[in-house]
Amino acid sequence: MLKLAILGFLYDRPLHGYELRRHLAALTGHVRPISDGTLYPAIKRLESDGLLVRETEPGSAAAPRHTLHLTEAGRAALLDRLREPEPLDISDENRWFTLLAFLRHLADPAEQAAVLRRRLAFLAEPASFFYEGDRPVGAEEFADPFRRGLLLVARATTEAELAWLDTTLADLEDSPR
Amino acid sequence: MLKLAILGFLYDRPLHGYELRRHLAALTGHVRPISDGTLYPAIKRLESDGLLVRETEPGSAAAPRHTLHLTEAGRAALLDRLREPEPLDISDENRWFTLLAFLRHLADPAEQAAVLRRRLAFLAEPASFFYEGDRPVGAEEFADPFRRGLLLVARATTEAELAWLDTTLADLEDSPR
DNA sequence: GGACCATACATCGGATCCGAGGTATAGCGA
DNA sequence: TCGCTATACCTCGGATCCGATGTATGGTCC
Repeated sequence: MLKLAILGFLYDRPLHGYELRRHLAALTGHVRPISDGTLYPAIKRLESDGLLVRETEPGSAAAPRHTLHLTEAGRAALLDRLREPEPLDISDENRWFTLLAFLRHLADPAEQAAVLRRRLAFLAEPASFFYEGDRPVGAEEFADPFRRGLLLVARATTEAELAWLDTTLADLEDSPR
Repeated sequence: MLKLAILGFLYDRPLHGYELRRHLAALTGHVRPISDGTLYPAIKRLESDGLLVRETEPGSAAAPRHTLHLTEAGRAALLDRLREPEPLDISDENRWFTLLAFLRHLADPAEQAAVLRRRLAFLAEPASFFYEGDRPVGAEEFADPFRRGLLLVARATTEAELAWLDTTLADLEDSPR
């Protein structure tokens, strides 16, 4: 997830680590803050995989800043990841939101629509959190108010997203280009 | 998160590993499946921490089943975790949902309400995913339909949950005992 | 009788992540 | 001048997780 977010932000324009950190904090930090101990090793991994290069700026600031640029391989890696997301990128809401934040980088509306349809298929699957034997237990049956809330909130989320997916897919289908 | 879920399910009644696996699959497997390689080491950790004991059943099934029982320390550990959740348990939706699934085990309605209020405070904080400089960018401003959708879905979820929290907190406050 | 699947448990290597700590410089107010 | 905060980067140990793989037995279907 972190890898995806780093590639996504750098696709727009080069940033140095600290700026990247602030962008990441805005995107995912509210829910799940990322620490330096996560970010800097991740940058190093991407560098040694040849997806980005660091250029030392003898700039004004405190420590010498390393501006991070995506390489061609890095740009291609982002597009591949967006085009063919892993199953977890589709099912896990945190990852899916990260993917959505950068999906516009995929230039072809048909490819964008294909990704949205995978999410649609996932959300359309019947899923329950609790079972008695093999029978799914619906929200209304619970005496437990917390489990009932869990199901109600999950249902509201799913419905809001399905509605959005419907209209957006329709838009993408008559989009030109 | 896994630890919490294991303790939560075993609090109700003893289970053996395979049953536990199915319960976990129903609760979180849709979004994030757990593999054997995650579950069995987690059980071992809990065992060596003294939170559960394994009793070998010479039962009918294929391999000898190990029925897992919570110890007193295990029961106390679950209640502590529910009473004072870590920040990530509050902010990360996956973890929060897991916590909600077992919050009823906390016997005192006032303690349950205190946990819900922490979530309420978290959701009430103004948060945006994207900034231009220091100014948060609202959903309506985006030309990018995917980022707009991200914000719309997040907002719908938050509103549904806030509504549920309001009514549930009100119920808990006039609850007897 | 043989193929296949579900049950049931376990281990290992590799990847990733987090928290805590460390090293600097620059700028501002008391 | 002292301390604080922001900027900027880095490392290490420990925890956790995942995927692949292994080892059994019992039941079902053809």
